[in-house]
Amino acid sequence: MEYIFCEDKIIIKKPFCLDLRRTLDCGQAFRWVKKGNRFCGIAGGRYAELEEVNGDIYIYGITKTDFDDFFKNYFDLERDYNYILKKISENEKIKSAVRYGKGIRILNQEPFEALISFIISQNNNIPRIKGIIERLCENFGTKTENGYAFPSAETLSSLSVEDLAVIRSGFRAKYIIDAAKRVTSGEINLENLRKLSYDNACRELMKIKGVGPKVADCVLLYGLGFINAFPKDVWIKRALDEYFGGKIPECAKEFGGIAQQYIFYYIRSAEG
DNA sequence: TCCCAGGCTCTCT
DNA sequence: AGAGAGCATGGG
Repeated sequence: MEYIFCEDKIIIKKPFCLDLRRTLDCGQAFRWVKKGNRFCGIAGGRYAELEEVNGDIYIYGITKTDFDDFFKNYFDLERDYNYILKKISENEKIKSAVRYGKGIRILNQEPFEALISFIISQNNNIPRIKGIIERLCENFGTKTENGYAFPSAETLSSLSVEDLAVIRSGFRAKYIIDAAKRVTSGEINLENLRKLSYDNACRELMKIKGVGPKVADCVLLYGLGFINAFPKDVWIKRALDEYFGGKIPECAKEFGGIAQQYIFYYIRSAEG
């Protein structure tokens, strides 16, 4: 990837495989909002605006340090998608999904935000998930000049179910608080999970109330860098049965999370 | 109105 | 170990 650092923006020149809409609005992150031609949002406590211009990506509102320290990794720009997409395309069905959804990248989000976001996602629909998360940030996140940061575990751990009534998350409120408490107490150290095996990290996460296999996989994939994690929601389960004989194709296992994202996008929009 | 949502927990076999 | 009800809330 080639980067140009201007005074008012950072340019990613002709990036391979980075479609803003498909990446930011495909159900892996919930806080990016389209305003005009730009996607605006706060990630890692930093406000940014992104826009595609003639095949380049412009990023406004952040410093070079923000980019080097956070966004370069957030957008997974160091990963060789050329190799990975080729590899998972050894399966014909996945090849179709890749052709259809080209440009999706896995976002490396903050672990705690991923954890809470996907706890909220259970038995829920995407528009409502976004609403709940926005209310969570507005009520309990730190206000910056361009919006609210995602609340800290410390802040959420001090709340009661009644305090959380304002976000209207329903039965998930007790799960949010349980997660925040375990993280704050140190019982679960999210950063340390990166060093564990997939199985052990998964087991640790599922100690949290309201975290089962699917939510754990989402946290591992979107928050902790386990690119092999393959979240199985109702859509993916249907697709696995229908197209893949009930199991993940061998060629897609190493990069299961990326394959999953392309399959998810494909079956939800095209019904391939 | 009714059905269902990027599931999980709890209970009962 | 596997099946099924119930869960809070609201979008379509």
